[in-house]
Amino acid sequence: MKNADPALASARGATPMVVYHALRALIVRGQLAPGSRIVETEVAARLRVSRTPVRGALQRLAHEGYIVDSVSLQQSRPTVAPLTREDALELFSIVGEIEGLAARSASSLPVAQREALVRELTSINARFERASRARVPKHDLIYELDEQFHRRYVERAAGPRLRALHDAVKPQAERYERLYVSLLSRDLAPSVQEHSAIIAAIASADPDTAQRAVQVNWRNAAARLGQVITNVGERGQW
Amino acid sequence: MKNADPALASARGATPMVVYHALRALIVRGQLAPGSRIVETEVAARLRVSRTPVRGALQRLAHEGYIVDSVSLQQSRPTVAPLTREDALELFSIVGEIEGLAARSASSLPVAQREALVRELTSINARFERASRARVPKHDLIYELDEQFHRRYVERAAGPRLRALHDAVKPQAERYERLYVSLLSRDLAPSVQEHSAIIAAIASADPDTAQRAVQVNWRNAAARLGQVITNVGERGQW
DNA sequence: GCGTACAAAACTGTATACAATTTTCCTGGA
DNA sequence: TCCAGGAAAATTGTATACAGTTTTGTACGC
Repeated sequence: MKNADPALASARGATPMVVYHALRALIVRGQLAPGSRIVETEVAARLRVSRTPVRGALQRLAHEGYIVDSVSLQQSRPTVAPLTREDALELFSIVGEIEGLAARSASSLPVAQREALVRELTSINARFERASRARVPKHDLIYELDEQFHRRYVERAAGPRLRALHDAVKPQAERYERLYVSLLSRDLAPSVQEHSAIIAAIASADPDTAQRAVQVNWRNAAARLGQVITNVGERGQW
Repeated sequence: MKNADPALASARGATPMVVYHALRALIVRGQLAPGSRIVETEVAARLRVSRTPVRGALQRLAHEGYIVDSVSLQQSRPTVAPLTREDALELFSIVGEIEGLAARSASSLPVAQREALVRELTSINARFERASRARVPKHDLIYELDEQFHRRYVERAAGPRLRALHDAVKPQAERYERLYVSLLSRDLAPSVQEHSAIIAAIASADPDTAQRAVQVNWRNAAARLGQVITNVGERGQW
């Protein structure tokens, strides 16, 4: 079999990415429970590809922390990484550092670009607040808006290396962020406030304050999430 | 051929790591010049293994930034990543953020552990100073001591996530750090000073100052390196 | 002499065969 | 009933064949 499903491998070299995204989506949304064993041949069979591209995808997922290799003396047995309180706390503080550095750069942007950015952030935060006030909160929308807010100033101000680092680390927080909005969608007012503080610091071209505001935002989010996460993640269903 | 050279693949599953370390060493030390094309079959032939483990090693190197895929419409042609001034500046500032966070944690360590750490750092920095004062500077030794200094407080204070992030990012700086000590081995006094400042902050349990001291150390190193790096890296010989 | 076109070589992507090891499960005995 | 032993199944690691694409080299025409 040279190419069982051309629709899946249309672009030659895209197959590992397809596998990667498929698996990542399952993990991030909790449909592949933490602790689950992942078997190369199973994935390969389900996606109608050989084990070779699956291996590439698994390696990437492992490098990014979505799956861990449960040691077995010789062979590596990939399993979905668990969700723990400690992991969330540490990951959020790391994201805070990275995005804090980006916010520092954003505060040193030329006036025109900075003001444009401030307008964008203000708009996104307003939509975020509206979404969080909805009687029936749309978790996907809330997640997307929060994500957009942070990504915006990173994209506008960070250099390629920092952006690469952000791209490498931030997606790992998605599992916890989705957990956050689904568990705390009733009390997102503090987030809105903290976003405003970030905007204000960038608007007044105050790098130190901006960096600190971002770090505080993530530290607080981690604290809030930490109070409700215990043992929720391990169950793999939410 | 099942296993051409058992000495290279003794531990079953270790082959990709052997290939990885071999290639990484060549890249980091500049023997594989920036811009060089890397050919799977060549590496496989030279190390007497098949392309499969080579592929794994290349994927990892690509993920870690040592090699980039020079796009060619369809196929990915792996080439050794270039050394540029901008890359060094950004990379060092990122390392500063990560290690700064670790230093912050180190400053909050229990007294006993903190004092033990301070003693270790003081000793390493003393040896670093002696090495830097030598009439004929041993670049490898200087690099090792500087590396040790920073790794020590990260190992002692950082959580698993931060350490994983550090492990992922820091090695990429090795290329530039070696360049640094080889180009600036005559003027390492500022580094010694900055290390002392870091130690003092940790000793007095002052997280903010410790974090800032680490960031300053890396920012200054980047600035010093930036002044001499231009166009040196691209040539691939030093 | 230079450029273009065509052929050949090189190289990567994918699939698959095979080996080695680990896990599972069944059977027999205490 | 429970535990031990062992065989079979499962799973990963490695090698290699094959296909498709890109690059290279050469020869021919201008």
